[in-house]
Amino acid sequence: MTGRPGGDPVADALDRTLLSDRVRNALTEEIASGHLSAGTNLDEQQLADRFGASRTPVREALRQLSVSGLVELRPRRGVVVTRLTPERIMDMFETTAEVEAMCVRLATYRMTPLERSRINDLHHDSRRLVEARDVTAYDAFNRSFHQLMYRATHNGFMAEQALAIGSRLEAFRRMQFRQGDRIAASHAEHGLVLAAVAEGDGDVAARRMRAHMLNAAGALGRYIADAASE
Amino acid sequence: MTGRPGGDPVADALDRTLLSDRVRNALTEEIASGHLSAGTNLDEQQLADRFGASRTPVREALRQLSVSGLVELRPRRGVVVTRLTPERIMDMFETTAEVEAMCVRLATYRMTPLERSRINDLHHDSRRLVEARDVTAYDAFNRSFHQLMYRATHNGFMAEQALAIGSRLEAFRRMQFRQGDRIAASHAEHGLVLAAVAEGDGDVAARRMRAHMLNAAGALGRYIADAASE
DNA sequence: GATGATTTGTACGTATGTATA
DNA sequence: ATATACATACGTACAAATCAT
Repeated sequence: MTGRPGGDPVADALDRTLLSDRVRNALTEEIASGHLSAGTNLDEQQLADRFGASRTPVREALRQLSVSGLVELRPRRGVVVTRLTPERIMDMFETTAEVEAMCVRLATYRMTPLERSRINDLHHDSRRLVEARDVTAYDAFNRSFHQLMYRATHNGFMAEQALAIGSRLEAFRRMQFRQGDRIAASHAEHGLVLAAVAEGDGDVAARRMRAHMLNAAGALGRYIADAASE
Repeated sequence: MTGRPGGDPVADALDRTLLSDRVRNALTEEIASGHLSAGTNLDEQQLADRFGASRTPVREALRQLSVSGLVELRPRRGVVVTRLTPERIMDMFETTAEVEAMCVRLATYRMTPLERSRINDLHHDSRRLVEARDVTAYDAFNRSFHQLMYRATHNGFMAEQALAIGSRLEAFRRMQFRQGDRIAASHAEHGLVLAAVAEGDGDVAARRMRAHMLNAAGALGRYIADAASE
């Protein structure tokens, strides 16, 4: 996800120069948001028509998406949105949890005072979203929170990898907040992580972040189970 | 890198199915091996001629390589093999070190007895490569060692991510073994990691693996410095 | 199981934007 | 600074394979 908020200069620049990038960004967004569900067949000509382009840039975009694993290329048999098994989703959550923990640990040691205060401010501001039970707004805040942590590692490569891995769970992350009082729990867990960060204890911060992510996975699992039983 | 040796059934199968895959695999190999050095301009027509294909599959391959970061796309200005700054290389090493540590930690808890004995056997067999100072063979062993650890996490997604990230340093990893007595040191460090694994202490194993990787980065740094001063 | 329709894979042509003289 | 040369980006055409009937 290239920082969503409209008017992103990077995305705009890409949009203006390469049609295939525009198609790729659009498809990434639609897959991550769940608007394009797993298993959906992606017809090249159809997509080309939809984007007012020819098949060439569409093909290039699909090839790129296959590298990050969002779609699956079946030679001469078409492209489908990657269908995830429950095991695979859990594997992805676990990996994300470990990656987040690793980032927070480094961030704890390297964060500048300004970065620390920015994240703390963001966290405290988010309290009103919790009280308002605004799922959409809280989800947006949550993404910012995690992305600020990535950057605070002061390791550009790591931040990129974390973002790339995390983005593949985006569609699922959002869902968790519909479960029970998960928003409030999430906010509290963020607070625990930040407390460890404030004390400069990277290992504790990492453990708490890992637990936070696994709690999110658990909430998602319950939400899916609930939805299925109705 | 899909097993090089000629007459590879996998590569042959790919050959028959997708030209762009063949081009991509070949270029990946050449970039990772350093045969195609950083900053090299990749001319589409030239590559097409070389592979006996048209520009279309070559373009698709280049687009894919850009996603994994091996090449850089400069819209309408061509494609170049990614030129890495020293800071970026260090960022990549640090990330790899953290990822390896994370894998070993999980692997310690989840590895089956069979997997454990396989890795131990491999480690002990590698002693003769150390004594023979066979850089090429030791490098191959080293890759197997790390890949077995990825698999032992019993998390397919994590293993894939670790492999993808690690592969981007392949060209540099190899170089380190030319520095001083790095092979012997590497072997000893592997032994320390395995000792912690044997005791079931994932956190210690992770710390030792992280140190092992950072030592490798240090050796590489010294090797580059030595080479530059001559 | 064979045939036709559909869709993918590859080739090629053209226009536009970038670099160079 | 302008023009020329050139490589890329995209579109279109055709071949081959898959799938539906």
